[in-house]
Amino acid sequence: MLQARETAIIQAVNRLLAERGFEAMTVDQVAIEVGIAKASLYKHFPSKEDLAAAAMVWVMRRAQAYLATLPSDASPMDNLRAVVGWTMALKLAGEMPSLPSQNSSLRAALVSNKDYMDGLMEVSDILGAWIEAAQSQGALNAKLPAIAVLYTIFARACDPVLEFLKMGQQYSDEEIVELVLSTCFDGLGSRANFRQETNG
Amino acid sequence: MLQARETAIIQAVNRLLAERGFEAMTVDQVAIEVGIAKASLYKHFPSKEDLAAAAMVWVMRRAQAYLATLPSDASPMDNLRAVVGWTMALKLAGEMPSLPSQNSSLRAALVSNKDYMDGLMEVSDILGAWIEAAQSQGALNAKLPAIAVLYTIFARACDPVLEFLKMGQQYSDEEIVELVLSTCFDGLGSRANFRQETNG
DNA sequence: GTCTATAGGAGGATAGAC
DNA sequence: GTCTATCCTCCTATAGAC
Repeated sequence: MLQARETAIIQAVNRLLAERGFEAMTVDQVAIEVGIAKASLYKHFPSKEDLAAAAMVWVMRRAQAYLATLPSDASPMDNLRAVVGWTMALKLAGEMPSLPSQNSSLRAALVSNKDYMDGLMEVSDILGAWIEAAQSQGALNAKLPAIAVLYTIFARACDPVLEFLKMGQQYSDEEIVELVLSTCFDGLGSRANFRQETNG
Repeated sequence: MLQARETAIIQAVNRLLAERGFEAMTVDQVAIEVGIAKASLYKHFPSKEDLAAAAMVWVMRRAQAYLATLPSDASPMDNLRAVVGWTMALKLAGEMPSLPSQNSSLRAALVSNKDYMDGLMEVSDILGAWIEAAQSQGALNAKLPAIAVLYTIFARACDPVLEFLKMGQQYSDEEIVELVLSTCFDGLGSRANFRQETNG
């Protein structure tokens, strides 16, 4: 029961973080959304920062769980595309908290949160391994530093392009994911002037 | 004199918007940074939203001015690259205000701000024309909707990848711009399997 | 652990003198 | 148009009963 309630709280926080960001989210809104008194929230989480951090940890755990479902015998490149697509779908569904701004009190709370940092490290390690494998296979541009690729992949999870295209109501969520995946991995530039060399 | 003071105010706002975002920026901080009393600020701008909107209009005007300096006989693709590089440099210099979140009061203020919307429309028209020209020339992927390309270009101006790479202190600002420009236009994927066809 | 009620403080905005 | 001083609302957090 306690577990279920905390899950409900975290999901409400998650939604509000995605919609309004940490600074604009108020604890009152969370309490109303969950349907309990604000004081009760503080029995579960000692501060607004901890509340938000718990939501970020929750998302991180979901990401770890998703990574675990990806076939280890698939090509690293396919797995990377799958992960990026998954995070985009999460963002389009309004379940991806937006990044805290540079000087936010939430950032300080996150870097001193062991669960969050551990999750971040594990996800980074897995993605980093895939990136280097994909680069050595020639599927990813080997001239890009792996760290830049990693950051780019993380950044796509909060790309405002998704939100803009969704607002236009011209494309379905699936089409939006496809479009942004394409610009992410293939770039805006044309490959019309390039001809694929067959590998056989 | 009044003009100079308002410019100073706007630049302070700009910096704080870039560093902390609209919600976390306080009018007190602006006043301290400019070196005047808070009440004096309100003689120049009627509200925090107007203050921020003025800063956004300022950036938009700088963008328009920059666009005007680009040679009209250059290739559309070169101009697009130049614009994206310019916005990235602005962001790295801490002079690019971060996007207001979906439900921010700043968004409402912006959409009802004629100066801002006019500037946005003009910039969009110029970029849109270049995009379509570059697509018909085969320099930009013609399969991407022009609107998606436009949004992507706007979004690169607030890409957190820039900030992440800067924090790592491993690359110079110029190198960071080059890296992200490359991922933006060429994608993360390798073009090693592609061979450029000569056009002659 | 849930509630009502409230403390405490930050921050947007204004009053009014100069 | 600049200042000091103040208002007032909103928000985080807590007190204390049940």
